Amino acid sequence: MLSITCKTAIKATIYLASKLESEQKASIKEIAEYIDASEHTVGKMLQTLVKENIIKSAKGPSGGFFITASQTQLSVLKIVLAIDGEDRFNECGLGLSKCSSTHPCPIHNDYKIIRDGFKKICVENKIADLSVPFNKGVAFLMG
Amino acid sequence: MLSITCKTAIKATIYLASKLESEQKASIKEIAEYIDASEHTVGKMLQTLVKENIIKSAKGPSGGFFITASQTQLSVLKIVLAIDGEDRFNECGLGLSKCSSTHPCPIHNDYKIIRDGFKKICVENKIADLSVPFNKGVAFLMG
DNA sequence: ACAATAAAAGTATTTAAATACTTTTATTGT
DNA sequence: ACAATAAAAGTATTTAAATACTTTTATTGT
Repeated sequence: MLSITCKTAIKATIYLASKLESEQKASIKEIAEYIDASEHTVGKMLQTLVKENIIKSAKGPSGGFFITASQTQLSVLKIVLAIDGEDRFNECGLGLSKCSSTHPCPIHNDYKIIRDGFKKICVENKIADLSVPFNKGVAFLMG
Repeated sequence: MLSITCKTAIKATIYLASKLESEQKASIKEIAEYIDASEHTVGKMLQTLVKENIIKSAKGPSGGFFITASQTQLSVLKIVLAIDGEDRFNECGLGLSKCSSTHPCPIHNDYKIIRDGFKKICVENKIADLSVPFNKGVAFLMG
């Protein structure tokens, strides 16, 4: 449903949100280790999130990536749109190209419910909703 | 949700099912043209479907691919499993690796509903259900 | 028997996503 | 000022999926 990079982005963002209270910044290395992903992939992807104003970054010593309280109120959808784009929610489940509401394929309505349901999850869950303070454990983030 | 090849497989199978009544076989070329896909891709993929007994083939002049009445009673799931494999229905929506029913991530249950819903569509829809006799038009199959 | 046809099968290339590497820029603390 | 740090940015490689090409095998009709 989502690309690997997009899932990595969600994990990284949740990790940053879990550190919100501690006010600590996290380096690429730290994030990559925590979510068990490649440093290079994580670095590139974090740049995109910064550009889209989903997280913030600071260069130099004691720099790193972090998220603000207001940014944790953004929906998960924002991350998905930033990394995977909007098309993710507009495909026919069976790939029937001419499928649309005016010319529906046999499972059009069944699938629309599923697709819209997934989008709803992304819209209704804020980044903060998926995070728990660091001390409560974010074990489910680790591979 | 499904790979391009898997969607192509579904389209091709529906096309064959739409020709069931006419008892005509279809060549790779004909199928590829109809569903607007590459002949090579379609050829390879049809081989897989034949091996998995989802469709049948005949070599030689007046040969080609076809589907039997009993095969049209197979579920769409069979095609998905043959091409994409079972893993397609076992991933956490957000890629949270340690996510499971005993250790659920925050959206585990919401997403499970979605994922299971999609699988249900694949299980409950027979190939025959997605097909209409050729003369009724299969316009939605074309790109 | 033989030519024609069409799938089967094997191999090669292309493409896009993911991953890896290198250089540059900005910031900090001394 | 300068050394150290860490992200930003640019480029290169790897990987897997998709697509392309070639040869072989089976079947049919003459």
